[in-house]
Amino acid sequence: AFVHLPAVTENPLDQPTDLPGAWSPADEEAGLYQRWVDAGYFTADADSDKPPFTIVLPPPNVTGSLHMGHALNHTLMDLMTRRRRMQGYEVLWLPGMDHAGIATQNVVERELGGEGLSRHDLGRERFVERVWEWKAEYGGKILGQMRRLGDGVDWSRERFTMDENLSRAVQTMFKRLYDKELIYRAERIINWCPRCQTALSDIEVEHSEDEGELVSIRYGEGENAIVVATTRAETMLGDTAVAVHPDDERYRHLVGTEVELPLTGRRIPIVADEHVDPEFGTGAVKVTPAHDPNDFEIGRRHALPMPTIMDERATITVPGPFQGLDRFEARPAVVAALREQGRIVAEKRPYLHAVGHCSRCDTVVEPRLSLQWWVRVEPLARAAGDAVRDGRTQVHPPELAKRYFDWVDNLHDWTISRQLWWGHRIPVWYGPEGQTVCVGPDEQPPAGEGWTQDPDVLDTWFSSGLWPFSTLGWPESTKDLKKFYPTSVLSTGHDILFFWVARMMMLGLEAMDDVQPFDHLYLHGLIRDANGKKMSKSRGNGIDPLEWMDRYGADATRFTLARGANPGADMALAEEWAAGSRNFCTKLWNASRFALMNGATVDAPLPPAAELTEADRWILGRLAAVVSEVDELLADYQFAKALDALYHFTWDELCDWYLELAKVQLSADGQAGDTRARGTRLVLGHVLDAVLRLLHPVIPFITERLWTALTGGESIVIADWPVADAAYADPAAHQRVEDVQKLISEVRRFRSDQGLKPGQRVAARVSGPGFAEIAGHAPAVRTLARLTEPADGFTASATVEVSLSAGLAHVALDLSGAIDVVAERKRLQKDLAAAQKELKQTEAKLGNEGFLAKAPADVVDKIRARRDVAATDIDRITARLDALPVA
RNA sequence: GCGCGAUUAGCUCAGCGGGAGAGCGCUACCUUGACACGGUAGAGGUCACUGGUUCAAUCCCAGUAUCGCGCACCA
Repeated sequence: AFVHLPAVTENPLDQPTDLPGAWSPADEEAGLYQRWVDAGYFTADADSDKPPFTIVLPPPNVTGSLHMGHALNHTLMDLMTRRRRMQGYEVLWLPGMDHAGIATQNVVERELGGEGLSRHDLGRERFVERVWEWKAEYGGKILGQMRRLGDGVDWSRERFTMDENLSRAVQTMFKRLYDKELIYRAERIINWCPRCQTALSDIEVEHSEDEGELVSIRYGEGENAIVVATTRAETMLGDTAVAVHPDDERYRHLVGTEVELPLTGRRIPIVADEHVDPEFGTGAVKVTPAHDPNDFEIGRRHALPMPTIMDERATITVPGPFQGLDRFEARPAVVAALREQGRIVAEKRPYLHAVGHCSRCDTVVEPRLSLQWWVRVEPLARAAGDAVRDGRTQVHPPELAKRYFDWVDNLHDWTISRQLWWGHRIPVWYGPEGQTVCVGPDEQPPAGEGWTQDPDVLDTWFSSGLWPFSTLGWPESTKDLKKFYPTSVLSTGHDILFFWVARMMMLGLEAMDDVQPFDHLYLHGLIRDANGKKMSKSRGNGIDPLEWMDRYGADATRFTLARGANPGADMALAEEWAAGSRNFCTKLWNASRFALMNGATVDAPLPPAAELTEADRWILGRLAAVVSEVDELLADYQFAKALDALYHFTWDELCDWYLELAKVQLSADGQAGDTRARGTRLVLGHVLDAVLRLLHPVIPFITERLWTALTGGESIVIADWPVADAAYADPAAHQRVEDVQKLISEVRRFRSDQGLKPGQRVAARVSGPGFAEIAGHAPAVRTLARLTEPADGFTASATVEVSLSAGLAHVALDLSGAIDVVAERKRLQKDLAAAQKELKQTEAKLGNEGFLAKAPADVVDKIRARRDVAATDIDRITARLDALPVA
């Protein structure tokens, strides 16, 4: 049953290759990227007949630099766009930056502070000039870093939210909403950051559980006394009422009366209001309408005065002993003064309660009555919800749609004015007699004495909310807008679902007549450290993607990130992950080098199946299956799983098995061997070609280098995406190759257990009905299991038996001496235990009436087959154990 | 407080109504002619807990515990 195998000699097929011995990303990546850009591969053509595929880059802050979150999102967007380009789409990936109002202003103000200046020293105009200068000099660092990552963006279409055209879009949108009365100006309680000196929208406030001190204060005297509790004692200076629940028996007699407000000499009314929770505290609430959103509502309902007691810096403005004190100085001072008067009834400390902080600078936000511009979101939010509900925009993963609905369906109006200088100025002018005129982009502001423009600028998210269409030329009906809108996918972290995504939906549907800004929304998770902790500067556990790229290359960095990207799920990262990816790149490099040295080629079509070996047909069948699998997974945004499939196909199947089998084939001698070897070289070339193209979207650099070496093609960037071709799939060959693998693995296991050196060749005779079926693979079995042909007078000292699909295979080996009986007994006992467990489980099932009656037939058959194999294995192994000499 | 999600190998995570998986780490042997950033063979898990549904539950349902996330005007 043994086929003759020639002696192993020098491999005559070794050929020189121009591939260096190792891939060195640092030397090659930048040059490859520049070549792609120069060739115009990333430049989209609005006149193309190809179907469009559009992604707009979530514009990074102009102050920003590349961090892991960007690296992840950019990798995924690059993966999607590169793949679509290969599939024949006209791809536009549009890059750009966000002016990032507060963030940028803060940076430049800090710089000015270093020179001992404030923005007020420069004045508005010069300050804004200064910000532009800063932008020219330091802004957009991240764009350079994107080249490093390999982002295939269309640089000819780079945009900035403060570009003239984008500013026109902002002004157009503002005017449009103003005219529809969806933008209005009103005095309300807003979140005020005393440090940034501006209003903030609700989502720019982050709540955290802070320790406070809940003090109870007695207002009034004697019969009329009423006790209220507060954590912000200083606000009592602005109290204009005490509120109780209308049904609260304890206070019913007091409603309508007045109490003395301590420290002020004022008398304030006691009012009844549904808002008060009688169960909480004393059931009586102090009311400060100008400094608390609830109190503001109570104040409105009861027509209370609303005195403001603090200025923009949150210092007390009420005349008296507290005037000029900061709010946090005033708080204990007020408590002390009250205590002196015997007004403090109880203090509870520490008291944990939610306190709002500025998301920019972490300063405690002060609720404050203020005149601001607002967007009436109700109709916009309804449309935004509907677009997702009716599937115009699909959310991946779908679970996150619920969070989107919760927000969009419960929105408060959006404060869009900011008391900043850097940003889009509100296009409204106020006349000398109180007139208000909203000025469109092509209109002249009103002329004449006394007209002034609103000093405020717009929330930075107002302009980024227009990004998917303002970047394409809106409000003009440009060729780009017609070709590339709506965009195909919006990819971003779930942390800016509300800030940005929902705003794009609201403004996009309004501007583009109910056409959604993107067909698919992909939300990736946040990056965490190896222990699942959030990365942060204060923790010092951040990982810099640029360092990874320096050490492991852009490809390895990208591969690591994409391989961890499960939709919506946060991912943990550690440096070992990047090393693993680098190892994969090295593996791919070496496998390709091996293939090229052995004449792998794509210079001819694949020969007919009949001229190929079973191993060839097996790998081609597996390739087709993997292509299908990857296509399906990517269509479902399952990046991690798609890459996992490619990783294992490349490493486990192509490298560990096919290349090893091919080595045997390629070193085969004789006429038949040459024909087969030619086929194998073509298969090798074709499979490698396909693998490189499949991997290109995620590891673009190394695949470009290898693919051009293999094929001589211009660039893999413009190569076709592989199509699953099951023409060579051959289930019988597949089964036989798996049997070969199993046989080899079992012999290796035996050898390992017997302590044989890996390189040591052992004479062996292979036989049995199972082996007869795969006898054609004898050379591979012998080479990979390190067996030699038995000589005359061969005597086996041990036998390995393996259950293969067509029956048992026996490998009788001559170990030239006694075998390690202890090890062999251990091995057999382990196999026996496994078989016994299997038999027990399968018989339990097959003895169950309910199972036989209700389980599907194929399941029953499978269990039966397993039971039979287990039963024969037990007999066989038992016999072998009995035959083993006692140690 | 409300909502959502998680709990599987030492770590980080996939998976799934019928035989427990990956990467890294760990053990042993090996500089075998692409690769030591490698090869081969291994060790390691009552799939959080308690009930329920089912012929069958790691998987579905309910509850409990712990952790995480989102939202939130209870003074």
